[in-house]
Amino acid sequence: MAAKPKPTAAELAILQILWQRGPSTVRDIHNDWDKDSPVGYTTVLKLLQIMTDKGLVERDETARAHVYKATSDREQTQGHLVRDLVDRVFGGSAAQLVLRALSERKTSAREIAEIRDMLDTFEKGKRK
Amino acid sequence: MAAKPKPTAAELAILQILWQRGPSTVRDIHNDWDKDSPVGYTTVLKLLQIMTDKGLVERDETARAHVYKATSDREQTQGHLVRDLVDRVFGGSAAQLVLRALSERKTSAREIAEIRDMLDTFEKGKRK
DNA sequence: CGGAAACTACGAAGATTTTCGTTGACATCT
DNA sequence: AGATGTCAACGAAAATCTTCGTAGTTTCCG
Repeated sequence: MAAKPKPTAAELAILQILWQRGPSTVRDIHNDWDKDSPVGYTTVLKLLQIMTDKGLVERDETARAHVYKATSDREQTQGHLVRDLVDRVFGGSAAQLVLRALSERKTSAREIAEIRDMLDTFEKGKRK
Repeated sequence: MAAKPKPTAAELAILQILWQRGPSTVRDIHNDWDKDSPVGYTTVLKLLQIMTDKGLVERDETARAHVYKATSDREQTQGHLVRDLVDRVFGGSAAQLVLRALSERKTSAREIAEIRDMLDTFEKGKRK
């Protein structure tokens, strides 16, 4: 189990909460869970146990209520998922993905300006 | 079954082939299948039958070898998938997704120029 | 005609993901 | 102490996805 597997949909929902809240207990996560699709407490617990096996989260067992934290930061994971989508759906062309992203929603003028700034940054040397 | 469900990984692989080849028989698709992860003929057939039930493809049964075609074009499906990713992983911010996409790979100067052109197009009235 | 080849349909096994009940340990409150 | 509440572990059911064998039809060729 060297490489971290791609998180499933439910696992990703948990990672989102962990990134936002920081290290959390099962109860924390369960409380934060989207009210529109509730799940049982033990479901969250089980997911976290599985994610621990997969290496997606780490568990601190010091306290009675174990504390979980994500092992990859949000940016890395976002990067993996974007790369995966670009490869599987856009034939490897990041430009095509950007085109699609912009067509999909009314992108605000402000967002367009943001993206322009990014492009500038990227054109001069590397960034991040 | 009003709305079209999100295609699974295997289903997407089939859609890619259909978009590239146009309407195709099971054998066509099976022949085009990626040699690195071969699957049996009947596996492809079964997937197409399921996709027909889901409404992802339509079947023309006129000839003995049925001819399948995608019911959504590539652009629509790409749009759905991007939107899904933006919502689930980027908190709804297309700009964040673009940032990630550009950080992930060395984006060529030509690609950056392409994206700039897109932005111009988007800034003046709608496009597509 | 008669056998081989090409096709679809069906069902089912295997793998993975998602869900949660039950159990037993531990803590807290009265 | 005894009752009540919180917690992790476990196992298993349910749902979905992936895979393919087998059976039955139709078509083609010698």
